[in-house]
Amino acid sequence: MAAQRGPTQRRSSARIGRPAKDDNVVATGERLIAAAVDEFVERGFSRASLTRIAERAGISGPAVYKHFAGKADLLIHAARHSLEQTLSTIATPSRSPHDIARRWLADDFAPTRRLLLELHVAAGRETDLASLLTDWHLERTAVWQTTRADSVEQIKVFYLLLLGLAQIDSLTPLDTSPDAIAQLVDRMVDALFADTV
Amino acid sequence: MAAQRGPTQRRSSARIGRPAKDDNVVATGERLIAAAVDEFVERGFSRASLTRIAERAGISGPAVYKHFAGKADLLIHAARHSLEQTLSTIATPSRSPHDIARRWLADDFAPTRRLLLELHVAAGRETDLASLLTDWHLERTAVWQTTRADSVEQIKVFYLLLLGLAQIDSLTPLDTSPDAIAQLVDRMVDALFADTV
DNA sequence: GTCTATACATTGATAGAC
DNA sequence: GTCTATCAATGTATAGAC
Repeated sequence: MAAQRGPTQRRSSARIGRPAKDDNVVATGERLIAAAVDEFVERGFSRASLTRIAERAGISGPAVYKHFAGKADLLIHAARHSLEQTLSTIATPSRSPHDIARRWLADDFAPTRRLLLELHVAAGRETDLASLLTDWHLERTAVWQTTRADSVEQIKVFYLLLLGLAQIDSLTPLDTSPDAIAQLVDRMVDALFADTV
Repeated sequence: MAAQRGPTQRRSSARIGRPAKDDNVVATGERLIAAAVDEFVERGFSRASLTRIAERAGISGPAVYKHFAGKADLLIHAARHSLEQTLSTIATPSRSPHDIARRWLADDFAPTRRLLLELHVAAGRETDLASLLTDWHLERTAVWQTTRADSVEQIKVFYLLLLGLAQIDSLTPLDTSPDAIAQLVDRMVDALFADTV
């Protein structure tokens, strides 16, 4: 998640002068958000520490308050940002449920799985986060239904399935074949969307 | 979860004398474990506070150390106890996957859903809890396979599905019909276990 | 905008009286 | 076994120098 930061936002307007000091440097606010997202993956939303996030971003402690109103503010901004990031990489409109499920289970999505799981579990306690996720789901459901004629129940169950599959890494008691699991998931997705045209 | 405490363990051996002082009182150790489980449901495993658990159990703070070696010890005992409790109420051998899924989604299982979810998510960070869950799953899988001829992959995916469904309460953006959801889940379970004799 | 110093709350744990 | 101090560590936040 932290690897895919966007290009530098601001560009030096000076054409002449020394070689644009703010070029290879990401703005502190964005670095803080990226650091917060990393912290979510590692320690979860509700155990994230403001001090640790600040140090991760290269500044130390109280300097955060020059960029955000406080811990809650930073955390909610980071959560919103990570949600936008996530859906842009996964749930693009033209993708089928099968494709989404496959990508979701790919190895390189492990941090994203963890992130979304942490956010949802934490939402059970943090009301700000809960309403953020609610809005997100409302929006995603609406977008989904512009492409496919699925019921809200189908979409919801599909989403819950993905959340369950997000824990596939945590639980490895026995040797299981990833291919076999992917095949079973495919079957279930077929059954879930069976009556859709 | 806290409502279903067992009967009092120790019984006064005195036949004559005053009316058995330890009769209506649950042993402190057991009360602590029940309180810890309640705390898991409310705040999660890794945010559980020893002091709060103690107060919930009617004693205060340091007295916990007369019953358990410390916070980690109490928490792991409570986690183990709650797992045994959970499987005895849900995954009885003779029950079909459909029945298990239905019961799992029943209203009165909301705290149990939350509990198991919290334990699994926390297991991503707490190694003691992770190995406890691993053992539990190994055992449950072995028991399961004495009754049905499902593959380990089928059992695992079923378990992941249940974990996903555990978040059905957190996410209620739109009005969804519980019956319609149960029906979809039934379909998916059918598809998952399709090739089983 | 970033730092150091500091205030204040919460929490896990120990010591010792009863 | 339970209590009342008490300590050390962590974590959020403010104040003020630079």
